[in-house]
Amino acid sequence: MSVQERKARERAVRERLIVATARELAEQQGWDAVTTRRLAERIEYSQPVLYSHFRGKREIIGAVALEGAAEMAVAVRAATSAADGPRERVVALARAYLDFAERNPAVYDALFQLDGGLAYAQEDTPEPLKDAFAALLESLGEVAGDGVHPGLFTEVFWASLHGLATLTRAGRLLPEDAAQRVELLVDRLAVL
Amino acid sequence: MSVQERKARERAVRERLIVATARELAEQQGWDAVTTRRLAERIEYSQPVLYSHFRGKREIIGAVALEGAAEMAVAVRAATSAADGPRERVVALARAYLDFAERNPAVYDALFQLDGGLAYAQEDTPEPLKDAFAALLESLGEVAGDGVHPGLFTEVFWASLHGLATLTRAGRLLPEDAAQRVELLVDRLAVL
DNA sequence: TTGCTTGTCTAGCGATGCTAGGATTCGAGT
DNA sequence: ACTCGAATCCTAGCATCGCTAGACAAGCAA
Repeated sequence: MSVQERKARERAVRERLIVATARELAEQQGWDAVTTRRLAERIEYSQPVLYSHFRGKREIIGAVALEGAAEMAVAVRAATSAADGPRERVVALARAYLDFAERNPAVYDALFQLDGGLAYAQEDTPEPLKDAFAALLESLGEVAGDGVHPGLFTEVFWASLHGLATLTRAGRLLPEDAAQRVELLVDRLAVL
Repeated sequence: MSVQERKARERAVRERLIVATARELAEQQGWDAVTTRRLAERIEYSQPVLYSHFRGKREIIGAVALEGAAEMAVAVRAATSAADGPRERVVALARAYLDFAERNPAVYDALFQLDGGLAYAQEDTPEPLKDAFAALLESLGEVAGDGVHPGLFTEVFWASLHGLATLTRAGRLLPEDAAQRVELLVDRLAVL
């Protein structure tokens, strides 16, 4: 038994290595640079090893996305719990979200732009994704306003943040006025 | 001279054919299916002909994007000019925008998701892109509210719509409540 | 020691974006 | 009318991609 356990442990370590390396490579040179060959070389194994852990590149992206979702939830909760009052909490949430997107563009892409083969907004949605949404809901629900479903409000607020994040990073919006846009968004959307 | 003119005309026709075919193929089977080989086969020319018109696949995407930007501007203006009152205009704009995104997913991707090699939010931004933004600004500027820069407001509103469009199409948001989200967004963001 | 499972690698397939270089066509000049 | 040269187009190929088959080696069980 002990032998099998050791092997399983080593396999798990290698799997984490694959995900971490893919993420690192993606953040350094973009997801296009994350080829199976380069990834295999970096972990010092041959290509087929990747396929003994994941069905393919898509699943690797999905694994990075899950990792990122958990981190984002932590970042959002840390920011909101350190803020006083509903408005400050919402501002902190928005900043934390956009900050995360800016600092981890590859992870953000894995989460919301690329196809990681994950189910969203469904029952079989992986727990980290649900929890990341829950982290948003916790602070946004209290400023949804009367008669507005908290979940719906959170979706709209989230979509707005997502729009700002993606358009800014894709060069469609200039980063200079980013702070002003956040202020405007919070002032208008949140009911205090 | 006449001969050269005829050739130039024929070249222009073929260039439009390339763009139209790429768009058609992308709408039918997604941009991944738009390979240079398939595209060349559909227009009944060899691959290198594509490269005598465009630097590469990226520029073809850019051409589709420009075409789409012009159409989107038309669609938005048609919707807003048929609506009475500021609020109705904004609602009409939002619906027209999301409708365009839903009905022309490949074109929308070319515009805002993919890299078409175009400059955005700069001086050398192609005219169709500027004009599409202007079309949004025309109706959104009047509901920006006092002391809020119309351009900034338009950017925020646009980003929100973009977020809704992309998250919905990527399966991150369920399409059922789409109408409610638009209502909420307009009610909160627009100052009437 | 022998046999078998498990793990890993080499080699290769079809497809991708893109390009070099040869062939063909066709108008211009005598 | 005929030749020459330039423009036009295609065949063939390169490097790279994601992914996989099949050979090989390592290591445990009998």
